[in-house]
Amino acid sequence: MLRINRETDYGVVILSAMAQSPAERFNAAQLAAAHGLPQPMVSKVMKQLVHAGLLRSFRGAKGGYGLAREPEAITVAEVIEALEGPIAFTECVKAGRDSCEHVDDCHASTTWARISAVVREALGAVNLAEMGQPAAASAALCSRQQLMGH
Amino acid sequence: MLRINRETDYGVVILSAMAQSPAERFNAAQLAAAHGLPQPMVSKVMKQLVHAGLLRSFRGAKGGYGLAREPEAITVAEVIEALEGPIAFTECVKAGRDSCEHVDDCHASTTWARISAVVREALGAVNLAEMGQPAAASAALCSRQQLMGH
DNA sequence: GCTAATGTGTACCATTGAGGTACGGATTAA
DNA sequence: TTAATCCGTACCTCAATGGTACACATTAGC
Repeated sequence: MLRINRETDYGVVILSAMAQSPAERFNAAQLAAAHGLPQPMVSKVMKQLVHAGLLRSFRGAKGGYGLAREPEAITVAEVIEALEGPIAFTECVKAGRDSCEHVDDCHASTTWARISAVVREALGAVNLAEMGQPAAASAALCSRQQLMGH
Repeated sequence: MLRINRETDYGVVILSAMAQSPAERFNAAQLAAAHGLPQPMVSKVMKQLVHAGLLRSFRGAKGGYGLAREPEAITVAEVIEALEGPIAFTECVKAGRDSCEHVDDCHASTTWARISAVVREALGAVNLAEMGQPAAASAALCSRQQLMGH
């Protein structure tokens, strides 16, 4: 079904919510309650996002998480890549030529790479600020230029 | 990692190969051998593709499979949908509004639907004939118009 | 008709990964 | 010092993926 996994879904929802008040600091329990998610799950996701440099964490009492950049500067593609690795439709696109014995006579792998790039680009066109505003997201998806080719 | 599953991968490879000789009739064993795939797996995939109307099957001795349409008229999106269901990044996009208790205060679902549609469109722009020819596929991906919006 | 070659359907199994939980330790504000 | 919070690791459970097996239906060719 070509689905993102649940962690990624949670991550996007949480980050979009945080993007509404970019300056505020949020803790895991608070976010979990606000979105009806299991608290440990939220912590797990947040940790990965910190690791990827999308969030900053503040430890200790009155600690929490804050966006590492402006919401406009964080794209959906980055969130997905932070939570589930590179955007690649097939194993061989991700792992490179050596991963599959059939690369040489496989006519599909190159095209999969192109397709993956196009999708990556579409996901890179939508940022967190737009995520919560369908109209803005549509505009971003429409106006993006076709950078593919060569 | 946003990957298609293995069955889908096999399906695309097999169909692309068949698209090279659109008139020919192929049997499962022959295709399995040609691409180094397990024969039962190939049968499984073929069956689904017949069911989806992308292949025609001929039973009995000298039977086999043939493309149900011109290779140019079968898109990668159709193959994916035949083998793994609708192209939808999140559960709620696939199952509709009622599937998730948070739809009303979830700002992300609408945007996910738009993104899914864009990806669906990109996958729909590449057909089987192009799949084996990266240059043609790139051209198709580039030249497609942005139909989104409204 | 008989037989061999083929697709069809169903059922089954093993392994992996997703999703979720638990807990102890490190860090810091007050 | 204490309580709040993040961090790391390890663990568990269940469903889906990937793959297999086999009996049955269909048909070409003899």
